[in-house]
Amino acid sequence: MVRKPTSKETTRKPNMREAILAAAEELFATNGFNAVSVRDIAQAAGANPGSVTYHFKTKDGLLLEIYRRHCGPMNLRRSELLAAAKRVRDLQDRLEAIVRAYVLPAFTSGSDLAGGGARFTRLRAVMSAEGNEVARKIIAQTFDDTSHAFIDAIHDSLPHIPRTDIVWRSHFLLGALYYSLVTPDRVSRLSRGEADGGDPANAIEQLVQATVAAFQAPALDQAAPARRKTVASSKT
Amino acid sequence: MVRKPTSKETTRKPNMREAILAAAEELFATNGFNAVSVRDIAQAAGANPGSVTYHFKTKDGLLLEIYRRHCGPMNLRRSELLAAAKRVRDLQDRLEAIVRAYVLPAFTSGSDLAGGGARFTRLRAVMSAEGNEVARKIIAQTFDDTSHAFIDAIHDSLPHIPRTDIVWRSHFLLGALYYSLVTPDRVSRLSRGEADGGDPANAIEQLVQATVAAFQAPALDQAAPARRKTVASSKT
DNA sequence: ATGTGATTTGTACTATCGTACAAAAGATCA
DNA sequence: TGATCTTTTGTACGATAGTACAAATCACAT
Repeated sequence: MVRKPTSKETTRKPNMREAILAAAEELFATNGFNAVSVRDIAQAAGANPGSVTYHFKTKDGLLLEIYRRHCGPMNLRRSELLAAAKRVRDLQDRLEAIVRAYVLPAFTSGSDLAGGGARFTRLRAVMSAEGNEVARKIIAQTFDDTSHAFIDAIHDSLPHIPRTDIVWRSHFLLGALYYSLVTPDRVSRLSRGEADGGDPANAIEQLVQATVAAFQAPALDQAAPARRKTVASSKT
Repeated sequence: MVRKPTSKETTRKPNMREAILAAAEELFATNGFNAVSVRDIAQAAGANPGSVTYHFKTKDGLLLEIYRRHCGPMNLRRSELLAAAKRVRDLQDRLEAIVRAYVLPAFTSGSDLAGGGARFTRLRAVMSAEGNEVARKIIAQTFDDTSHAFIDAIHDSLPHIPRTDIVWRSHFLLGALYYSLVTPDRVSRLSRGEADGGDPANAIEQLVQATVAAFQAPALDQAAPARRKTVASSKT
């Protein structure tokens, strides 16, 4: 009898489900949700359109599963890094460590599932921009806890800044983070090739430094109240 | 015979073309390009689907016209404000004025066509995230000049910061700006109602203050070279 | 009022969408 | 091997997409 080595090297894709997930992730992240058809995804994954329906029932179900797959590990990693960051004594160093703990898991390479990955972050950016319903629900109930934890930690290291200001600035951080992953080529273009917007290490360092400084800016209430409208007309 | 008052209060829309443009702008900005059908736009504008084809030929043509309509006036306004900002003597004040000159036209109310408007900026954010082809072409050839002008002006007021760093930070500024317009509700939610993310004046002040501080951060080359990886593991 | 050009309507065509479902193929184990 | 369950394929259906186009309607100069 010819011994079949259980399940190895058949014509069958070893894990079609994963291939579909990966293909969908990439396509959604670069083109948006509605611009990508189930057939596009199937073709990119080397699968049959019907296979997508079989594994994920609907297109929304596919997106949902992508989120489920990443949210847990990513938040876990962030929590670990945050916990370590909070143990840093020096306040300046601690703030930087906290920001880095927030940024790093969002940037780590796409092939690394456990770390979250830039691809998933870019996906989140696109879904957020498109106002995707499925994404909005998951985000609100999955990331808000983490966001609060980070805001609290930052607030602890910057006690003299009102919480409101910290919320705004962390909001800006997320926007900058998203945008860096969405259009990294713009950095390369504007710097006339002197900087590589696609280099994660570079982006992280730039983002962390800029953000730390932004957090350390004086509070708005007491900041330059007489300097308002130095130049701009009062339109609004 | 029933007298029809020549051309007053007829059933005909006074300017259907404008109505279609406005409706498309709003729908694209909130749902993305592909999620909105020509029929959706027509219905929102109180028009017939065929009317859209008549005025703009294709759906892409409609998007193109929206950009054409806004880019000119918005860049003009920015140039004016930038010119005024560059005349400010004090370097700190000048930097703030420059940033404000960049941010203000992007935020001014949507009904104000000449000023650009938040609606159009939100549209740009969404198109950028979706990687829309039409938008990308226009953006690159319309906004890059303005961006360079602002980067140069900022560099003049911060001579000790490398141009590369300034490019990165202005990139972050645009990302933060976009994100503030895309999901203002997130700010309200995270601040537990203490801040209104939808209030433009508030957003502008927060964004300007944070950004000015970010620009003023020490240059990356000389910034804390020994502090790297205080906490984070070296995954990448 | 009437003819003319501009605009709006109504409708239809083709392509593609998400999804369903039966049949085929592969895997698993008695 | 043959039965059974899981996965993949092929195909089809109804809905909706973008767009084209002829007919109807309007504004307006004559």
